[in-house]
Amino acid sequence: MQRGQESPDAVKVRTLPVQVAAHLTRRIVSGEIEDGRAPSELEISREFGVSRVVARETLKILASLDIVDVAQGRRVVVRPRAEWDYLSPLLIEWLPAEIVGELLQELHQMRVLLEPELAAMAAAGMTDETLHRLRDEIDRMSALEGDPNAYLEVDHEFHMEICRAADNRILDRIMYSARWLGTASRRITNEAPAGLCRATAEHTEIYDALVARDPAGARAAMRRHLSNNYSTLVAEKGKQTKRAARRR
Amino acid sequence: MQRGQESPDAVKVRTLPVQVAAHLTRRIVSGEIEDGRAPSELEISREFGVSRVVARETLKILASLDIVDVAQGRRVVVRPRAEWDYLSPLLIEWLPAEIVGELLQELHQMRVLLEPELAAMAAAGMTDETLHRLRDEIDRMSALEGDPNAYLEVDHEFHMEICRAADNRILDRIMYSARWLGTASRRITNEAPAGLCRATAEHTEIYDALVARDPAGARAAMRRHLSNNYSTLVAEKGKQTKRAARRR
DNA sequence: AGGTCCAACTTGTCCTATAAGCTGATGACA
DNA sequence: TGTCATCAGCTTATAGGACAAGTTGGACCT
Repeated sequence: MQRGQESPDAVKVRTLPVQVAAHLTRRIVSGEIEDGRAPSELEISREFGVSRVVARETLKILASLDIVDVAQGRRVVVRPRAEWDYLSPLLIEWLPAEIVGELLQELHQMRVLLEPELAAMAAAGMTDETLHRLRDEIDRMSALEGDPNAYLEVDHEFHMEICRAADNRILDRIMYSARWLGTASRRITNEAPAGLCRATAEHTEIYDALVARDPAGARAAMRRHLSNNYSTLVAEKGKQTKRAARRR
Repeated sequence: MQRGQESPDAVKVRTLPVQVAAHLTRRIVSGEIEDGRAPSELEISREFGVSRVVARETLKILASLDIVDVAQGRRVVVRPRAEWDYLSPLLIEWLPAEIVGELLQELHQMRVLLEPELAAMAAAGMTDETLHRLRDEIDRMSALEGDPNAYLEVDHEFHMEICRAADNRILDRIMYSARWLGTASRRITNEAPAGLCRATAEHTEIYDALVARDPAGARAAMRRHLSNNYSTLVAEKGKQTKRAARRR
């Protein structure tokens, strides 16, 4: 990925404020912290044994995710969950698998609304350079069908390439936010998603429509791809749930 | 607005780090700071006469907007503009009117893709409570046609109410990000947008479709509304540009 | 020429102190 | 008794200095 600041599998050594923010968020989600009343800088500092600077940056992080409201003089308050920034990979990482599953569905709904149109827009103004990169990504994907993690990286790259070709910074940013999809779906299914082979075929269909500068075709191909993609995820999730039930 | 942490017209006394971040961003946009090389904590601290804590938080803000990359030991680097977080009201506020104008168009494109569907989804599961609130907002808008600023506040509230009724946290968050639209369009047209009266009529059409639980009708009404809305904005912008040209 | 290692620079964290803003309780006054 | 001004005690905002830890590029050695 050209864009990602996050390295593929690197042991993410997160800074202290991020770790503390994760702890606090999980505590808020679990209901351990009553709504509307979050710990102050000093309390965080004492409880986690960190300096006030770190406690401060922790609150800044939570505030930037719209999890809490911070203002001078007032005490920190937890904001309603509906207003949290669910587009942030950071927050997603901290949420329990159950909620992430729901969000994954909502994300899919969003993609269905946007991506087919993005593909159509991209088809209209497609350049040879972009086509070349897309071709390259498809080749890489078909070589990576044995390595789901790497595959999904390139998959996202492919979709972002199309998005960028649609030439709309706002939509580009929105789709970029969907970059947690890969990680999250892996967290759900907890193993290799099936159907990578079919995915490659579908990507090729999209590519062909883009080569032909055919907006309607690109839109349709993308719609099919997303639909299949999601069915696979749901099926995987179902299988895993059943397995979990059997173990009990 | 239930959601807004930003007070309507309050003289926003921004914190020092935000002010400095605004300065730096403007400097980066203007090209004064060469790409890939941003000032360090100490340099910011010295140049703006602020403490290192403030300089540090400044960089944290810029990093959270994906304007720069920060990591221990490495110097701060400016990221490609295409990757900045254009969904953030903070960033929008710092950008020159010219770029904001472009973004406004891209935002409209996004709304056209999402809001009609949101309206349809909302129509399917519409509750009486939501209808009541929507009715109330329409009444307030028609009373506020003389006060564009206040009108636009309620306008956004109305659209968010529908979005919330569609029951999708991801889409809700995306539309919430569009809250800078009002302010930004005012920055562009620099005066009362015309056609508030027609907007009220269109809102009522949407409302009627929602009352009837008619997804297709809601979708169509929303589409009309957005289209008219944007034409008005473009017309206003054109008028203003012409005026500016005459002054020269 | 190539590789090793270190010095300089950068961000991460800690400590302490003061300024500025909010809240609730106390108490004066009507 | 009710109302309002005031203030003490809490909170965050900013400052300055110190050390730890990570990165980079150049000096130095082989």
